[in-house]
Amino acid sequence: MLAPTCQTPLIALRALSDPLRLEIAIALSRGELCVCDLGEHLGVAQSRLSFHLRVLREANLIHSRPDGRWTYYALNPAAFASLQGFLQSFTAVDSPVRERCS
Amino acid sequence: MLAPTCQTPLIALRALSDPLRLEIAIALSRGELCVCDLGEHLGVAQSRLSFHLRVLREANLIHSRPDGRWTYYALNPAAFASLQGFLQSFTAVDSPVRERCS
DNA sequence: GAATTCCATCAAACTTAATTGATGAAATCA
DNA sequence: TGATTTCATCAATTAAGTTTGATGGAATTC
Repeated sequence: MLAPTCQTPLIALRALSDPLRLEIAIALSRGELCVCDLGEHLGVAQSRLSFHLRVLREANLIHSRPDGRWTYYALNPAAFASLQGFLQSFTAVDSPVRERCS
Repeated sequence: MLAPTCQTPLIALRALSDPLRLEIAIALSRGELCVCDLGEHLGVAQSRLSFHLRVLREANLIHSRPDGRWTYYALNPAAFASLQGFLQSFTAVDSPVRERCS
């Protein structure tokens, strides 16, 4: 079984492993957007978008900010930095993954 | 549709988004291993292991080196570094993802 | 050369994820 | 108040990914 320490990066990797979700993240990397803007920009059905936003939200990669009628979404930079650090441990000889996931 | 520039990181993310494949990568981060060692270490059926090694191999995250009776697998550090750089562009304000995936 | 080990591949069964269309809550506007 | 917009959620369908057991090739050992 995968070590508990690696569950968080795994969830993040899963969330980003879908093409639409990656596109959503790329769109949000330019700045905060409301669902309606994302839907228009990506040209997908609203329910489909809502589903994928939820997956990204549950992976803590994005967060939502309801504002009246609209809901704005933005990246969680810390989560991306954390995942980046996780991947770094695969290449850095002085900090192998076994120290993170043992 | 996702930009061609982002296809490679997407494939890598997909490959790492499975718990067993992530465990394989973690095991290989300690150094080269043959399939038999991986199988014993992870306690999984050989055909299952072979399938997931193939996915990682096709994502270029690992490479195989047949040596007589055994086949040795090792990480491709460059691929991990590349994915890490991709993720970095989500947090770095001076190099947004749009410059990579536009 | 016969038996064994290592490993990839294949098809079938199984499991999980994604899409669709419908429904409803909450906020806004006329 | 009634109509509209925004968005989340649900159930049903469809699609995709995973596991299993079997088969076979290639190298090794007896």
